[in-house]
Amino acid sequence: MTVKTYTIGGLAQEFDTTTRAIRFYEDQGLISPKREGQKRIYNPSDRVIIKLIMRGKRLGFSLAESKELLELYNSADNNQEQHIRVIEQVRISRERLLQQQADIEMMLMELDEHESRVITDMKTS
Amino acid sequence: MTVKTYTIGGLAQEFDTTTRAIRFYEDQGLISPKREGQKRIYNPSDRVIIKLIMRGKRLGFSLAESKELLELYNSADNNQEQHIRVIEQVRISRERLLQQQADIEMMLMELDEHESRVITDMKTS
DNA sequence: CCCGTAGTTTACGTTAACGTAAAGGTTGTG
DNA sequence: CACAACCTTTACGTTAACGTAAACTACGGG
Repeated sequence: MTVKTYTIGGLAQEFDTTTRAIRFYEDQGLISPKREGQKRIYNPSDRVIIKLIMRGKRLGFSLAESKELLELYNSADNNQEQHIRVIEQVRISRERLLQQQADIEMMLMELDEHESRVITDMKTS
Repeated sequence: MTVKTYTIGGLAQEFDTTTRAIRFYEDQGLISPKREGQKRIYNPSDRVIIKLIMRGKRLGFSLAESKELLELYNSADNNQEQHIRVIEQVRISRERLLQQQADIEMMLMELDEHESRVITDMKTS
């Protein structure tokens, strides 16, 4: 069973980005697509990485940070000391995300509030 | 009753940023502190703006975007057409935040998953 | 054989958000 | 009065994340 493959143009379209950006991610060492002659050939796991990068971008993660996360997930190290480091990294990431959750909830509340004000303002005019 | 005031250094400390950054926000038209001679004097609402900027930064908002939000909240326009524009802007902001909420939940789940893997890995070694 | 489409590399350009350095004013303290 | 600890303005420097342009190869269709 051969795995599905993707072209750079197709992926750019799917994730609403550019081929330039995808090549840049490769340049920064986040992806390593196979080659067919000169052309880059992406497999499903390459695609997952791009998806993770995009999600990271929506949350304000830099490429360097997304790369760290990816390396975290790829760390097949057995070493005890590494394990501790990974767990600590997970803890830090989690805290950041929880902070973001709180920030979002406040923003949503403020938006609701403001919208209500505008709507009543519309009715009384 | 006179309102509380703040110095640029104090605010920089409180929000764990620099005086340079705060001056930059002023340069970009997000804050307009009073002056006492040469010195900038910030009042509580200036401080709230900085807080909103920082929250925005944690969520990956650019200064331009935070500025738009601030202008949204300051729009004391009675005009019907403006109202509609504001409501539309609120809708867009809300959608972005909801997307971010979804992204965060997925990331948190992946972190949980990975952490579990590492922990069982520690036990079986 | 020419055209259009999609891919490639190399390299310089651009924007946001400050950092950093220079050069100086003001105010409280020993 | 000297100094330390604040504040000020001006201005050039820096990094991330691509954009953009040039110049090229490969391929299927008319």
